[in-house]
Amino acid sequence: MSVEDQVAPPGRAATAVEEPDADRLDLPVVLAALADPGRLAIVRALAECGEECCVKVGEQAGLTVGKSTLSHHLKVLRESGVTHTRTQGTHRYVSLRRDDLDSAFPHLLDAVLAWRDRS
Amino acid sequence: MSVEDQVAPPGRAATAVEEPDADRLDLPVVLAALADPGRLAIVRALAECGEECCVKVGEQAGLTVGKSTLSHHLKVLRESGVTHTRTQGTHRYVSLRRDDLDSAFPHLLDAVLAWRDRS
DNA sequence: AAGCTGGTCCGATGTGTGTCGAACTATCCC
DNA sequence: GGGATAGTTCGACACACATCGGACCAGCTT
Repeated sequence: MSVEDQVAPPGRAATAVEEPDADRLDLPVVLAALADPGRLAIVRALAECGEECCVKVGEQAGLTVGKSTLSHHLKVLRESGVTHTRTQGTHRYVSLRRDDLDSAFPHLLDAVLAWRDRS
Repeated sequence: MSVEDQVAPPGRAATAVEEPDADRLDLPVVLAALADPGRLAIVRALAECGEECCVKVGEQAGLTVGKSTLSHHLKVLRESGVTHTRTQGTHRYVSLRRDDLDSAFPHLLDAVLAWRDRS
């Protein structure tokens, strides 16, 4: 019952991108996802731009990487359970899974977001 | 023949193990240090055994790795600023740098330690 | 329909990391 | 002194990962 639709049946299911269930979040995996400076910047940008944000968050985060690299980072964040991705047409809207993260690891996201890099 | 006049002045300096200053802790580095399950187990064991703990924390943490691997993990934790290491004789006592971590990343350590793995 | 375009996937590549055993260092104890 | 012992360091190895360009696929747009 955990996995409703396995591999996108021909029916609807359009927006199904694999994301772990809220009760299956793994701390080491999440920490590893957040340990990359680029991904951390993305998460921070997502937190700042409110509810939902288009993939251009890469630009907003000041990322200077190629398309495929950005896609890879978003995939890591998505599969670790940090972000949710909604597909609409050719666009993808990314958002932080704040509630799920807060319930699985209380205050973790706050602690991470509170950090300011003094370079 | 290896180290003629390298470092090691004839004086004291004994217990100097490299650890970053409290105001130089880097979040991605700390997160990466905590992202390894083995190191996370060590940190948890350190938190449970109070103030200071000998290196046998590896056993207490249930680590089944070799000496060199354990040494490596402790080095990563030390150099990331998560732990403090005090040398006494042939023994090394490891402790969490709770204060420094809490002041640099408030609630981060608490959030990490609060997590319980349901396997 | 035909093309454009946002985004993913695929290979390749260089770099980092976890693991080990063995060699080495330093300290303690008899 | 001469071991014995705690711990680090040194290759070495396999594997994972960040990065890239280009191929590919699916919706828009005209």
